[in-house]
Amino acid sequence: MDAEADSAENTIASSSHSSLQQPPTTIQFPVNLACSSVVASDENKQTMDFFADRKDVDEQSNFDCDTSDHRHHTINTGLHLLTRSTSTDESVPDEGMSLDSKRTTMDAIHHFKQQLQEEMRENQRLKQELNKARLNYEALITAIKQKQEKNLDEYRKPSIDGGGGEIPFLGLADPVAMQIDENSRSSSEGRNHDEVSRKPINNHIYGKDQREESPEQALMCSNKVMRLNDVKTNDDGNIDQATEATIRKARVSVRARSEAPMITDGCQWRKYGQKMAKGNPCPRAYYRCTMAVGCPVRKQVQRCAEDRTILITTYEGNHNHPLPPAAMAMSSTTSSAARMLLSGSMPSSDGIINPNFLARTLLPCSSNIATISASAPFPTVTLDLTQSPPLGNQQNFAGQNGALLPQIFGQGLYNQSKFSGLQLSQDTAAGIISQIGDLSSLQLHHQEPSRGALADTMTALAAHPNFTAALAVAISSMIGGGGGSDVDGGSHPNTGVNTNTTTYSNNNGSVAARKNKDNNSCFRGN
DNA sequence: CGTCTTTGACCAGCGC
DNA sequence: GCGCTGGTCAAAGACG
Repeated sequence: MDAEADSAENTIASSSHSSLQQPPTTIQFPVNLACSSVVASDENKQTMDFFADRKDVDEQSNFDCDTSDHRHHTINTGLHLLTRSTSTDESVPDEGMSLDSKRTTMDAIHHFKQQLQEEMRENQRLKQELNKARLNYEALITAIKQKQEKNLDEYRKPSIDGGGGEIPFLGLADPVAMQIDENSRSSSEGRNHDEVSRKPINNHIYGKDQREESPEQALMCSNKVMRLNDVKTNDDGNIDQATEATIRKARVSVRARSEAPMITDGCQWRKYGQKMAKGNPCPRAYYRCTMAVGCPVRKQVQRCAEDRTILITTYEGNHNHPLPPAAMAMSSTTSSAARMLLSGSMPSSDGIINPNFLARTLLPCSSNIATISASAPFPTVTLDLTQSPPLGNQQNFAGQNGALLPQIFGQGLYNQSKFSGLQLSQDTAAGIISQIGDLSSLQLHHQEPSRGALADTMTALAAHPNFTAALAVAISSMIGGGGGSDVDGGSHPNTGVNTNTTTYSNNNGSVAARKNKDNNSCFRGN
């Protein structure tokens, strides 16, 4: 839009400039007036009269104010008529021309004049629309930025002096997140991490396990979730360990339709466990990030019980190391989603999340993209990307386009957020697209290489008649089908270079008998 | 030999 | 207190 606006502005400016700078002997074609903000028919008439009086019209030297082909055509046509008119003007009688011919010529001039006036009006209208759109766009950007700043400020209030109240950037390797992780490493290492987070959080905030809840139930339970007082601070003014652990435990779940065993997200993962989950014949695999020693980021990969073509990947934690550009994509998704979750978890004025807000935020749509569950063991944002068709030629998530969509998702979600529930659909496409327009300035300072491609993707998305379909198309590029993974259940250890790791040894869904007393122990698929 | 996956065992939370 | 479940550990084995 900016480009168009600039172009239009330049055209206008150049026209005006041209109009002012032309010497009196140079014909100022009426289209200049069309470009100006004032349309005065009298002026046109005078101009036309002036043309008619001129005898030395030079077509090539008079129309450098507009580069539009259409206008050139109109201009040249008019000029042709004008040129003829100058030679047939009654003040300079053309002895060879009949009265009918002159009348015809005058009619043509009149017709041309009307055409020009029409075009002037149309140009005026377009300019006004352009200005209006521009104002709306600028207002939207301002509102979005203010909201973001407000959310961040509110969240940081309890720990202004200590800086411990940062929102979690799931997988986002920015200095703040890294610092948080360094500070909390001692409590996040190994089991301590879980002990710190589980005990107080589960009892305090969440009443029920999401696994046993329908979305409706989750909605109904949302009034019992988080209170302002739950964001506790310690004596130093910092958010206490439990709360911080909760924040760090915020999860982002990505549902994507893929035949590939795992989303290629640019990070290196090491599998450390696999278990059968209740109600799902497919095992759940546990991975932890191995890109840096002590990186607390973990993810779970599991196929959907109802539809095994759907792959559910759940991310948890913050990277404590820089990420490659490819990994930044998913990291930004999760971080933005987590931000949405936490900015949304900012309490209302009464300190309690209003459950009705969920209903208010639910949009009348059929194709959900993102939902938030506050009743899960940990706050969870689910990005449902299953609207896309089964992925055929899957590109690596690290690919150019793949690095873009998460930004779009994340920021779009974040900007729309206000706790507990959120659904986006093509109905909200316009709003998202508007926000997309702001992404390049808001977030891509972390990802300079992607800026150009992002613009292209934005444009493509914005132009798409069905936003969900557009998302699906784009998402299809971020689901990895890269090497290193194993779909058929074979064992192919990772080389350590590729980010994929073998996931399921029991990918066909068959369940082996448990071998020991621990009914929940691991499974060997074959 | 180093790295990775596999998988039995263990632990904690939760409901009854 | 007991059983169920989710999550993690760590020994053993596979692989390059």
